[in-house]
Amino acid sequence: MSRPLRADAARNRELLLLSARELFAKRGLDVTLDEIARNAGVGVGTAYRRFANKDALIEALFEDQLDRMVRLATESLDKVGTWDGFVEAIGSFTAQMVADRGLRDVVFRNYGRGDRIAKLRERFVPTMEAVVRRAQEAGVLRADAAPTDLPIIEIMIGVVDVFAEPVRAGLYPRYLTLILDGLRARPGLTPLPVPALTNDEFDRLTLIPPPPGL
Amino acid sequence: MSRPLRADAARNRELLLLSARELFAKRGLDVTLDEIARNAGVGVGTAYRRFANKDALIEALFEDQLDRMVRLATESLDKVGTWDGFVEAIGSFTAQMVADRGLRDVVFRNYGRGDRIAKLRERFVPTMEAVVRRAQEAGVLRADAAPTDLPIIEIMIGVVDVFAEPVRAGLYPRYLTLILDGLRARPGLTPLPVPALTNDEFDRLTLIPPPPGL
DNA sequence: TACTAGCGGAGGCGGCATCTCCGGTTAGGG
DNA sequence: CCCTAACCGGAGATGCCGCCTCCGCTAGTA
Repeated sequence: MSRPLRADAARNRELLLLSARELFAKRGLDVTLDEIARNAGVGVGTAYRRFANKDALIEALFEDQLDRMVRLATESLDKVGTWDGFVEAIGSFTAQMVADRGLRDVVFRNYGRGDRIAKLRERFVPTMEAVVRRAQEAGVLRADAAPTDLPIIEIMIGVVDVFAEPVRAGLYPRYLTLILDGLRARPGLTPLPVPALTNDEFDRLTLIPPPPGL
Repeated sequence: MSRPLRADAARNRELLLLSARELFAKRGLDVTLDEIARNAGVGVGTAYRRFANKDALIEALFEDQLDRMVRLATESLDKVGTWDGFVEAIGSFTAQMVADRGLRDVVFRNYGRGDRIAKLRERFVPTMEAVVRRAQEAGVLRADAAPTDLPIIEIMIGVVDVFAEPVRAGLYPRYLTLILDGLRARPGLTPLPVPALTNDEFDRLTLIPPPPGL
């Protein structure tokens, strides 16, 4: 469609993407384009010449990242029939989410006019449902757990990680373990008192403006 | 020290406190003084004449609220020897926290130059420790749970509540139940993989500037 | 009535993120 | 090697937002 970029321009574009990936991962989507540019060693002007705005950069950056997550989730499907397998699947998924704050922002905070998120959800939903169904059929996951519990758990864990990080990186597995212990099928569990969010409710949550301070 | 306020001034002061309590509870500490004033039906000027700045208002407002929380926690001490008692204690404490977003902000986000928070923590810490110790001695709480797990759990639950609120108020008990099921002493638990925060670490967390997006 | 505490709210101030603009530089085709 | 279009840097325009002040007017109170 358009002529190829001059060599230096192409290089700068890569530098910007690299820098953005790094900063988004570390600090979430609200880092400044200015800062991304500075970190990349280029001027702000260059940043805005390559990417119309921050959203364009985000889109370019997270398209494949999301792919990876969905694939990861899908591949884990065949191990969730045992408790250890389920734990491992949730664990490695969570590890990805925790490692990239930008990714969490893309998934859980309203981003883009909902289009991208909607498409993403379309692909995540069946996988979450399958994971929960299989683990329940195998009798390892408590029967009253629901698919939307999984993203909610990711949110809780993400917050713990962000909160604790300044004084102690890597605290989150403690709480993930705690929650997984509560998720395991066993006698004597307290029935979960209120129904989980429906897919539709969860969808709406990702679309509406996030209440300040997610 | 100073002359008593004129009648209308005193009334406005009350209106402001009332308004602030309402808005802080509903939306957290970052509501504007301007908004509080408007909601109270007074001018901004009046607000700033009564309270030197937002912090002064917050201090005036939360001093007793914090007292109530500490008292609530202390009173619950004698029921935590049974599982149902423990659940009830945590449940009612959590209900208070969830009902007031401002309270959570005061407790968990760096507020005031640390002075007030430090004093607060001083009073909370022994109670948390006693709750955990007693419940563990009674054999109802898993042995590897720690006092600082309690505030972390409050944080997780708080986030779920804030996140879900726009489409479904009152979702949080589902996840509180889940976590409590993981907290209960029973055979076959997975040992918690990393140590809990120490009191000191937790203290530091409440003092340092919160990473954007707690 | 008179005196002053108190009132409302427009707007000044400072900070912050997004994005633009333009004078200077450089890649790379001829 | 040279020339020009493509590209660069980054100062600063723009817009927004929250905190707080100031001042002309109102109304308690002695």
